[in-house]
Amino acid sequence: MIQCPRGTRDFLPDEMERRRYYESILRKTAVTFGFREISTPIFEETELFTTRSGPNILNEIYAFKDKGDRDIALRPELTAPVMRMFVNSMSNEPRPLKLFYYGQCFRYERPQSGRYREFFQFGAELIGNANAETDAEAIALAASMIRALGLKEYKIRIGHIGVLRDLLNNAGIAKDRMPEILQKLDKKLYDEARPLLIDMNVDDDVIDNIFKITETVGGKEVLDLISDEAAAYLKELIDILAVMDVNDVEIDLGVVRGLDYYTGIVFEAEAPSLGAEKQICGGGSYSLSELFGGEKVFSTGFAIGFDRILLALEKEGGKFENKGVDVYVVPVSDDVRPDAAKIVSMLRSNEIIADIDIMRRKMAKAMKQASEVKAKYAVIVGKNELNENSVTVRDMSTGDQKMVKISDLVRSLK
RNA sequence: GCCGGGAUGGGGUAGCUUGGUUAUCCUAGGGGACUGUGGAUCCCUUGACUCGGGUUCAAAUCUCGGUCCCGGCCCCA
Repeated sequence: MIQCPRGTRDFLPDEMERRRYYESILRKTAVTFGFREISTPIFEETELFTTRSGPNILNEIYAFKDKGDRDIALRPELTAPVMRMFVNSMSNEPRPLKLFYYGQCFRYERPQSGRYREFFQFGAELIGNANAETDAEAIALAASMIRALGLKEYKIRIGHIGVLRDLLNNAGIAKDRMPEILQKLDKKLYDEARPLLIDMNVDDDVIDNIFKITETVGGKEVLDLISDEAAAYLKELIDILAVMDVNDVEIDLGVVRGLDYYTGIVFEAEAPSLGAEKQICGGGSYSLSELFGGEKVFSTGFAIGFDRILLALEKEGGKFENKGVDVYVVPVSDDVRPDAAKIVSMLRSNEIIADIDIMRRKMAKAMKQASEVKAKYAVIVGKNELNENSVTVRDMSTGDQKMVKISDLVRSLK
């Protein structure tokens, strides 16, 4: 038997209906914020991703030569494609651009809970300016989406890449050595970071201060301990978010990103119920367009791990009820099937979701099927009714039945 | 890539330690009984040992390897 490739999934109708429902909530929320949906190719030139993330990602993406000897990669994320699209086709559009996307991404990684090789991201990019309003808009959208989905247990943490960068800069650390330090700090591996810093001639008390800053977590009052531009910026951001009724965020200066193009705030959301892969959203402000040949433009964006957030919702016990059809048409005998077909067709053209027995089942089995497909009503078509230009309408939840003229049927069902 | 645990009809399972008749039970699918009314009952029926090699008279069971799944590590743009 042929199975799904490692790390991929089939989605059956019940699951697909559930996914579409939650997708629609995310889309609706983004549209409410004035964002507009875009779509980019599933595969891109490999260079797009190595330009953004460095040559090492080749080990973790699906990259190959196509028949024209082009280097192609399945997209592992969507920020780079969106910025490519911006540079190619949207650089003269009025700013800000507020774009969102939903689609699958591919990474060649070992699958585990909440991590697949084909997974779905819902994200947004706000292109135009580097200011607190822009960042607030992005974070508020992310928070609103998480809330709108109905997730109860989650945590949003906001940091600023500038705080640590300035500290490291002032400590005399060269720019090209920063990533390795930041990587250790991100994971709070102080025992490994200290020798590196000592090796770079950083004083002990400066090191202690750097470590202390990465431990800074809490409300905006924790920023009082720091007096620099980044801290002031974060205060401004938190104030705007509070006005927008986004209060469930905390400052965490230990949220760090190693890559150069991050320019300011960074934020993450996690669902504690998920275990090892608990991050459900990640984002920040960045400057990428110049890497793809465009002018330098500041952006803020984020991506939500759709599969993970659905997993978290499931763990919280959120039940999703699949919808059934409105009407199931039941022919009583074979000789009335043409009449039944005519009736189901009439219902459908009036936008009533209607199904009909096509298995040539006997009436009792057809009734069973009607409850199987969760029909609200069974429309029973038989000789007795047809003689009076009528059908019997049965309410499947109560069992109440009544005769209805065919000419009144649509109205009686609406 | 590393460590560990798994895989038995569509779904859920028993059997595996100690190899031995026709692989257990529940559920689901198709048909029927109840000759024009669903969720019930009964009958018939469909359908599985993850794949490949090895040991053996004999393998679901022991053994080696592959594949996939699960938990964790690495990574997480």
